[in-house]
Amino acid sequence: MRQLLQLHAHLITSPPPPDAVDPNVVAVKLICAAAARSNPRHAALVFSALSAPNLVAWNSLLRALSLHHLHPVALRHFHRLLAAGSPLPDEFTFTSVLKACAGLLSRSDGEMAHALVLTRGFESNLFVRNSLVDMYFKFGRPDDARRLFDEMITKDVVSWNTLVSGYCSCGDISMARKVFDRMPERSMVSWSAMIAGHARSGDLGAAREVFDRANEKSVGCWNAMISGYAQNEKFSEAIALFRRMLQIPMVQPNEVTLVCVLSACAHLGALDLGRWIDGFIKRRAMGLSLFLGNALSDMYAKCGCVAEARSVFDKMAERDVVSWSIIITASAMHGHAEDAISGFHRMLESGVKPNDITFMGILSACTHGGLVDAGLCYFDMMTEEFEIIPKVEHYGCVVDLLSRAGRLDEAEDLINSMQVAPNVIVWGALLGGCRIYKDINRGERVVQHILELDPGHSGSYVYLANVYVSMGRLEDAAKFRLMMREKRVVKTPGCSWIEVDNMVHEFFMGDRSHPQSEKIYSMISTLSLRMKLAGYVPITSLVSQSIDEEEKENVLSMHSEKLAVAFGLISTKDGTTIRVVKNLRVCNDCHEAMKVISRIVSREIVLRDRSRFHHFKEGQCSCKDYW
DNA sequence: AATCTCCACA
Repeated sequence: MRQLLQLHAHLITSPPPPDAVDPNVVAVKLICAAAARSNPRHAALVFSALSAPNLVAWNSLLRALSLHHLHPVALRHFHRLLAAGSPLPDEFTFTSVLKACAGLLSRSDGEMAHALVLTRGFESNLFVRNSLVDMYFKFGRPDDARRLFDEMITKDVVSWNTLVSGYCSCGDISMARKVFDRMPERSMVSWSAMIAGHARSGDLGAAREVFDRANEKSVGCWNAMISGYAQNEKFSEAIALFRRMLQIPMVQPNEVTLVCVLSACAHLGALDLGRWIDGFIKRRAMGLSLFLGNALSDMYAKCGCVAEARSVFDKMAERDVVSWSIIITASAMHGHAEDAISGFHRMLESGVKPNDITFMGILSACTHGGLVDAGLCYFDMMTEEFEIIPKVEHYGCVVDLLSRAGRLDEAEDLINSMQVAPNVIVWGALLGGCRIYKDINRGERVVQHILELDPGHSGSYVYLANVYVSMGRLEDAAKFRLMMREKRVVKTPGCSWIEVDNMVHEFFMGDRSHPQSEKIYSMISTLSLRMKLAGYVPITSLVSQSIDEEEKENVLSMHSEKLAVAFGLISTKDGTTIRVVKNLRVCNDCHEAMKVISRIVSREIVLRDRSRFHHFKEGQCSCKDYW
């Protein structure tokens, strides 16, 4: 590295002696080295020092840029090359440029480059032709791509792979499969592409069938299958496959593998495995690239370790909008609204431009922190200063912000003024406000909107039934429960996970399928008794009325998060922090119960629910009961 | 030249 820098300095400062080597030769070496070190910006720097770059220098630069997805920069340089008039681009130039056009979906540049390819007579070059086929697939023009493919006189395996992955990216999986089944020869890339294609279309069975048939699987095949599981929310399967991969010495996980698995860990809250991967990265001295650093930092954040998430973020050599969004969202999820806000401003200072997802983070930070006016202010900043068109998600967040604070009129006005059609989630956020502030008239109106959009919305039926019960209108409540049954409204089953000894255990409400079920339930009885002695009273008001009080308590005590915590208590050492992830929002009763449990067993309980973290410690929750 | 990767409301 130091040698390279010295060479570079030498190249810039000293004019070449009369019969010294051509500066282009030195520059090309440096550019290629920079590209190999994944440092395309350095390549561009070296190139800019050249006073008269030759074609090889141009081509190395364009290759370095397009290889590392700096497509806009590559195209800018291509335009500069054309404007200069010389040297004339050759087949290598076009290969890089077509890749950049495909990556950027820059149709006009792509067609211009295609026309130049024809006038310069490079259309029969295999590399150029393959790139053209790929580009037209990326442009969503499979018929043009196919025509170019069919016209090719010689085709190699790359041409066929381009066809397979092209049809996959256009969503025509059956055509891709037809090509895959008939292609004259297959490389590892063919198998990976087909696995990924099936997985992206959601057909994991077909993906797995192709995966199992590939004998000598490359890392790419493993990655395609692991990421397929992760993308389809089969996180446990992704992790299980990763464990199998580790047992095969022929294949070693690479950065892509680790990023996929870290994402699965983040979703499941599998901190042990996440930590193990962190150690693996350190042992291999892999260095934190943007992808890897982001995935690692997000894993720690989603597993409840904000400090570790931050320390990964601090160690990263480069940070992009994703890195900052992760840190901001992490602060939001843990209820540290001030940290989220200060992070956001540091991000602006460092010159990274926020995107729609960053604003989701900052808005949800304000929501969870109850910072209503600040939230509204950031919402304005997003639309006016950064000209980001708010999506329905952003409206959902702001409606939630206003509704929780009891500003229901403003929330409803906002929904009525939306540019996009409100969805169930937006109305649901307002319904939540109606529930908290007991605004029954508005609630009925909101439920009508929701049921129009989703006649099977269980939350609406539960809400109305509870409202009617609380008003003493028991017949109406019964009518609604009947309607629920008739329309076969199903509530999403509550589900919680806990990781113990590197294994993720899953619990549904009332679940008795766990091998240690008996121990778990006896732990729950013991806890219930101790909790009552400690003065805890179950909040039974949200349980359906048709059963008696004692039965209600039983229903509550079988909520999935309680099962997971009970299992954590019997299977971990005294004093260990219990970490549980839940798919839905934690219910009121469980929230109170967790506070008491954390006190009587002297354990910290970290519970991640659908929208945020709750840290229970010594009878208190970090959310300060605002959630 | 072709495959696989990170962040989001309820």
